[in-house]
Amino acid sequence: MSDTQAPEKRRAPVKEGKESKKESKEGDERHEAIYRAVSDAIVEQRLKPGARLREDALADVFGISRTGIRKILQRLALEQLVTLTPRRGASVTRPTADEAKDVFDARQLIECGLMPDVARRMGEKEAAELREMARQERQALRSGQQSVAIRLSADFHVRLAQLSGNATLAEFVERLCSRSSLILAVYGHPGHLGCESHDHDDLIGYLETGNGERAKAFMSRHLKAIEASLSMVEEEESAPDLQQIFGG
Amino acid sequence: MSDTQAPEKRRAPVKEGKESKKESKEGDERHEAIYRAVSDAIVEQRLKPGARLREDALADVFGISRTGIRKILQRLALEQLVTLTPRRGASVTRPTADEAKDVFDARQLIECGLMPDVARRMGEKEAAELREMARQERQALRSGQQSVAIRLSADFHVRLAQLSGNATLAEFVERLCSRSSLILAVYGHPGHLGCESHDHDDLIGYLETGNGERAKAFMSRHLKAIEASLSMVEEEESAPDLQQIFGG
DNA sequence: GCTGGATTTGGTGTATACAATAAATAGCAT
DNA sequence: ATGCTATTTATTGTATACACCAAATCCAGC
Repeated sequence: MSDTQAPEKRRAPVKEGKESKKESKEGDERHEAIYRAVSDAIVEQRLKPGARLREDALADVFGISRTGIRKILQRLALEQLVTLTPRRGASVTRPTADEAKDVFDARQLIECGLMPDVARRMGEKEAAELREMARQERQALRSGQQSVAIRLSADFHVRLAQLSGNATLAEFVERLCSRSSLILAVYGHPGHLGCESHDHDDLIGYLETGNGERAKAFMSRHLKAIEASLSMVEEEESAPDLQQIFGG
Repeated sequence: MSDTQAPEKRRAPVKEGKESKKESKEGDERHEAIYRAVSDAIVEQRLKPGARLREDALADVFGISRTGIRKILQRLALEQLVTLTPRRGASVTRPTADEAKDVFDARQLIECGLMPDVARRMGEKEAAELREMARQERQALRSGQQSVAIRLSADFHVRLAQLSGNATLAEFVERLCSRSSLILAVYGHPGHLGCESHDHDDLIGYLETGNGERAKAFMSRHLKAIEASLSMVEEEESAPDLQQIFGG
């Protein structure tokens, strides 16, 4: 089965992904697609924290060479979704409790601070779009696709931030949300999902009526609720702490 | 001259940089050093906005191959200090007026929001360190090294954010500050520097006495003052706007 | 003399080959 | 039998070669 050595001139037709690519994508878009694929897989916990990401394996799967994979891994590392240890390669980041606190504090500061601006720029079209996103999220939740729901919830928060009109802060929120998804995947209870069913809809309501302060307060409670739902136990796997176990 | 093809076992002794390296740096640190060198050069405006950064040239200067340079350029691109256009290569980012507004709004939100935390964690040692930084900045300013002063000022703000204890937000501030330096370099008046002489010292005073709210308000004014000192004229160089010039 | 197209050239995009290192394993000695 | 050391192996780090695209140049035609 190892037919990987055949050096065809053109880049290999990349054995069908999950969706059929238009083939000769500009290569740049191809990278973007691969980046999204890996990123989504991490966020949806199909790749679990700690999982090693070998360059050869990824290169093989996506049909490009290690060069491109490395580029993507470095980007993911800068976003702190993967950890790059010097000569050990890449692995999915396992967020610590401290990091989790930092991330949620940061969200508290930024997302809440953005609400007044969002309320000001909120129009009918935007509200409709957000409602549709919230609907999809509820649906995913109902059909038991928890991981997908987590990602859709993150998408919702990011879109919200984008509506503030500040691209820089929106980008920050994007990074915070993907890290949050990772945190939820690790510390969240399996049955109990982060964003409660109707929170997002309620939020849209406040924003639609231009009530920025109300939305801000609600967002604050919303985020606090998510954070509170986490069970912050760091199970260490390496070094099973013999000292403590045997009462050193 | 072109003795580069000689495949010596060790990596080439890298023809002395500007400072003599300890030679066999771990390679990782070498990359970091190069990254800093380029980043500083941009922030200090020795590399002006729009300047092209050819991979070959950089590889030649730093004595590593294009592979490493590309990695560094990609990192700088993610931090938005350089712009990477698909087949044209890298160039120093020329911030637009919109971006400048976003960056300063973001700083307003984040840095001000951090002040109470900083005030809470402020000790004698931290205050002394900050005062020393402020001193260096003043000195650079006095000796006419405006670019250096801009960088030192950015360093000050970053250190402040780090003292909040939130590493994630500190990293955001770091990025905002380097972009701000770029903005100052483009839109700032030559003679009139951003951070007024004693602002930073005053700020340390408020923080030292644990007066977080006061520090917050002061920081807000401080940032507003910097932003107000900019002359937001975008001189377009490409397409000299014939329509407008000849009253289309 | 100027415009339009073909050719050349400079520079990036990608793959691959090779070197180096850390982990795993096996062998040896105690 | 166990612990230490040497060899092997698996995987990353780096450089370089080659392909490809875009812009600049040059030539021809009008």
